Amino acid sequence: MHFTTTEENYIKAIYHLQQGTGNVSTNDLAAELSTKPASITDMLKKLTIKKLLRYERYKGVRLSNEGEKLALAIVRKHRLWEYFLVNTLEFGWDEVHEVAEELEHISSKKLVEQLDLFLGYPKFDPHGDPIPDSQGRMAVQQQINLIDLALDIPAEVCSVGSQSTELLEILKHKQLGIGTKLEVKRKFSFDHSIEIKMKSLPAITISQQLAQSLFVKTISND
Amino acid sequence: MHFTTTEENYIKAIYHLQQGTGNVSTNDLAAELSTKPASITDMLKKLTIKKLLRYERYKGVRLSNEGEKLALAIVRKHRLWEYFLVNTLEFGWDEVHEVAEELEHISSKKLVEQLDLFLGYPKFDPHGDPIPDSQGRMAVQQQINLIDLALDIPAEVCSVGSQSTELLEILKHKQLGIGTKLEVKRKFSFDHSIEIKMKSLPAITISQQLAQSLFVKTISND
DNA sequence: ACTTATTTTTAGACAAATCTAAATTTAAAT
DNA sequence: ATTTAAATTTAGATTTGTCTAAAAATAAGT
Repeated sequence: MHFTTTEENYIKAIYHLQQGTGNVSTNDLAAELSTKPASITDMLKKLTIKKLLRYERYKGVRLSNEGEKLALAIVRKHRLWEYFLVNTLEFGWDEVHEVAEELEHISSKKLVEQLDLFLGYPKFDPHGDPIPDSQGRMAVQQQINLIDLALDIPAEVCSVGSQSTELLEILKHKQLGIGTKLEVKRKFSFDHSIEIKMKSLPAITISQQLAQSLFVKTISND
Repeated sequence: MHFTTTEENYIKAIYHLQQGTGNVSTNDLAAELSTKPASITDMLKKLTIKKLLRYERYKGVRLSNEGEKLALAIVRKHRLWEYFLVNTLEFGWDEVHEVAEELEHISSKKLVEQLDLFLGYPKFDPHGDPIPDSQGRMAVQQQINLIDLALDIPAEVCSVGSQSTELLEILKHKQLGIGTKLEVKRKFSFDHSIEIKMKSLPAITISQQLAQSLFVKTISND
């Protein structure tokens, strides 16, 4: 069966919003997709007929097994292309998202599998998110929020909470990015700001909000 | 300015049909794009407003400079992706066309330039067609039709006239393909069939029609 | 030159994906 | 429990790219 780019974007949005609990609401979907709730309702009906999701009026929606399979295939393509862009074509990790949004809709199965082979079956994309394999399985992330990192543990930034220009601006100014190695030196309970230390730079303080939008994994200190 | 995939396909079709002489007719375009003439007329009006072509009712159409620039950009992307698929992802030269038809519509400028750089600025795609550079310039092909190749001149198949299943079927059966090295041994004026010899295979005869759909370039015999 | 055939265009309709505005259902609040 | 507020759905309209059927323009044939 074949799906339009629009349909695939709906499926992907539902997948991201339903992570964890409960049903996804029409309003949340409208916000995520920058459309009006009325448009969401129309499309949900259509996708229900196509058996990609389970939807009851006024009660929200969840993906069916079919739908989840499709979502994972799209996420797989998105993250593989991001890996390709950064590691093969030397894009910066912060400039690949938009391009991958287009590439993820290329339909060829063989293309994806050959790309995966060429890249060496990577497990994580440049933002630290896990790449589903051809069966839809993916590695569990051992990332933790920077706000939760214990003192003096060497760690590496491997994921950022969003792609907003505002976040990217402050990260650039503070010289923080994917791959940055750091340790937390102090935590201030007054405002939950934390002091971090990066190699060969003076320690700096970052706000609770900023720390919460950074994810790190601990690294061996050698 | 941004164009839809459909608009780009119209521009590309006109580009291919207008090679050489005269204006492109509505009927020819309809055949090329597998749509009805009425649909062509509608779209031509739209693309005229967008200044991509010069169109007078009942008199056919030609691309404007703008339109030609766009066409070359699309052809460039198509052929670069074909090169990538064959040389990097190890596709066969006969299975890349469809995928490239999708990839050619990815819009990122940076993606194309980085891909070109990664591939080493190739001049010809896997079918032997020249790849336009970022300015739209391309190498002139020194390919000649197999029917015109002189006797006993070593040559290499570098292009095929179409992608039809029928052609691919007979090529496979005769063990002919892009890259095949051969010499013409005899020409029969009765039916214009020719006898060709490939290394380590007995000589075979091929029909005029088949010879006309193969293009070769001469090679030094070492 | 006049009739016939072909090509091209117009007119009106349709499906997909969206919107606005109004109606309906569910949830919240007193 | 009734009213008010919020979320969701319906109804009807719009845009894009397509279609069919009919009309108009051009080309061909005698």
